[in-house]
Amino acid sequence: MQTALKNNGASAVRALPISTPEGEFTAYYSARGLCQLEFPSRNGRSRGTSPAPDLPAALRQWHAATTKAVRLALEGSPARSLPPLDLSGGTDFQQTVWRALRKISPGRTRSYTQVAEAIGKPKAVRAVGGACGANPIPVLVPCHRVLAADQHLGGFSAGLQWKRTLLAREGVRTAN
DNA sequence: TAAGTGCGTCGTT
DNA sequence: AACGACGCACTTA
Repeated sequence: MQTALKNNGASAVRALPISTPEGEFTAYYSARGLCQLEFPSRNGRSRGTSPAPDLPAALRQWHAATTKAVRLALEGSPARSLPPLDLSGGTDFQQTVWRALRKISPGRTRSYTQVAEAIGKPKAVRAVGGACGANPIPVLVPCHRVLAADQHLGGFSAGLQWKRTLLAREGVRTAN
């Protein structure tokens, strides 16, 4: 299974690798832009995606931007430019949450409650957690900057170690 | 202080 | 109807 094509409902999705000091991430692109980012697999082995030689110019450009942004993020620096993000896979509520997450700048954190308030649904705290967990583009859509109200880490779908690492690179100290 | 229980709340499955 | 990447009040150790 080394095809770089996936089927995401109606449109084809292409997978491309991103090598970093932390391992190989995988970026998935729809016709609309970056639609998913996966952390390196546990053993760090390559997933079998190969750098396709015949990429459309737009896609190459998107992937270059993603690659740079991911590498910068791992150093704790904000990206200067991002590819278009295709967040259309989420529900309206999730997309609203993800938009709010993008407003949290590097080195800053918010609580789940603060995010809920920011989107005008102060009681939907737990649902915000759910939306964070469903974030298809971690790192670039910085769900790792959302902590529990007591400044503890809360959860992270890719594993708390990643959340700790990402925050540490941004200079954020956490309670656990 | 730290750790555990119960419950309100709401979007998702 | 059941389940969370929550948060708060309230026990217990």
